[in-house]
Amino acid sequence: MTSRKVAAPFPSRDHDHQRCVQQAMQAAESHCQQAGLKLTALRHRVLELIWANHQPIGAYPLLEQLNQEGRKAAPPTVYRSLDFLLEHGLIHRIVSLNAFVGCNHPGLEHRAQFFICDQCGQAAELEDPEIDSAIAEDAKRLGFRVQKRTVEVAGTCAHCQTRAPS
Amino acid sequence: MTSRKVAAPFPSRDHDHQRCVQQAMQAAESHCQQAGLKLTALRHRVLELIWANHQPIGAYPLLEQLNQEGRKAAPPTVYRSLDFLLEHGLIHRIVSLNAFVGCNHPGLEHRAQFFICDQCGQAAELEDPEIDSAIAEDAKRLGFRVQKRTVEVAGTCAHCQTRAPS
DNA sequence: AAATAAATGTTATAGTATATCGTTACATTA
DNA sequence: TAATGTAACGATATACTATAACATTTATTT
Repeated sequence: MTSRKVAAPFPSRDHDHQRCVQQAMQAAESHCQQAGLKLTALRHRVLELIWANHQPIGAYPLLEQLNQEGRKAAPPTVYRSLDFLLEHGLIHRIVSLNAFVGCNHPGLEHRAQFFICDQCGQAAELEDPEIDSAIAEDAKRLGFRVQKRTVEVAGTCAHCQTRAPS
Repeated sequence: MTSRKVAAPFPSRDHDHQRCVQQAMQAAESHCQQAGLKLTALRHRVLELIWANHQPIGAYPLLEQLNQEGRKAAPPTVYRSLDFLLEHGLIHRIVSLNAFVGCNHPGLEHRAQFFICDQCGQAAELEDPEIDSAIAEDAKRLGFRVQKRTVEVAGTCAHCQTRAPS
């Protein structure tokens, strides 16, 4: 029970958004540098837009934003960038939302769980080894070889509970 | 550690498929009877097709099968039936596959986890309280009110590991 | 510079899901 | 039995999500 659990909890309402994005971009840049990955202008911009949104965002809204900036992008353009970013752990895909969100620890193991608020759309990224080991035990019992874990919990975050009680 | 864990593990290759479906349909019928739900001919048939497929199946393949039977159904037809079946716990939706699968215990709590084989497409439904309580603890720590859990593990089932080693 | 590979542009289309409105079937009540 | 209401289903259109296929541009290597 000494292990890290909260990879990226719900951010406070008044945190410095800009700085958040800058830090994430710097982390991404240095990671790509070290790993010899080409974070092209397009990929860089897509990642930046995802971070700036600061909650899971779909491919088509991203596409809109790109096109508002003068680019004439089509779906494959953005999906290819998303694929690159996914492949190298710079973003996560939230399957229950068909949306994408920045990852805080590029390069590290990806066994994240997501807690997603229905009200505000914010997603908290956790890395709870308890969940992970429970899954691993079940897999062992089934003789199942695990390749990808998807754990997404929908509900209401603490902040939204105080604002919009059920 | 005395609690039930396996709700519906991977079925053996030689089990009686037909009987499986019949049992599921009987369970569904009696559940609807008792709950005062209208399992109409269409809904009954959709559920039966899902069970007969015996692995997660998408809405459009279902639609095809319905239409091959002489019906002239459009997407809303099948989606409405799916919504009904989901709402009353007769089926589950696997978000990572955009597909639907029969549920073995209609009416009971729905906190299932799925182990899905990439090779054969079979999905095992588990109910592991360890996973559940780990999620609950995280939620508590975050002050998060949980509404829906999605736990889907992709990989290779025991049977397929022996046939197609990596 | 030429050859090659990687990234992006472009067009088309596949796959998944819902909005909207019309119709039918059935139950209730008058 | 006629009027009314409601739930289910039919039908059309469209929105949303994602990929296939091929052309062009850009970057890298030789």
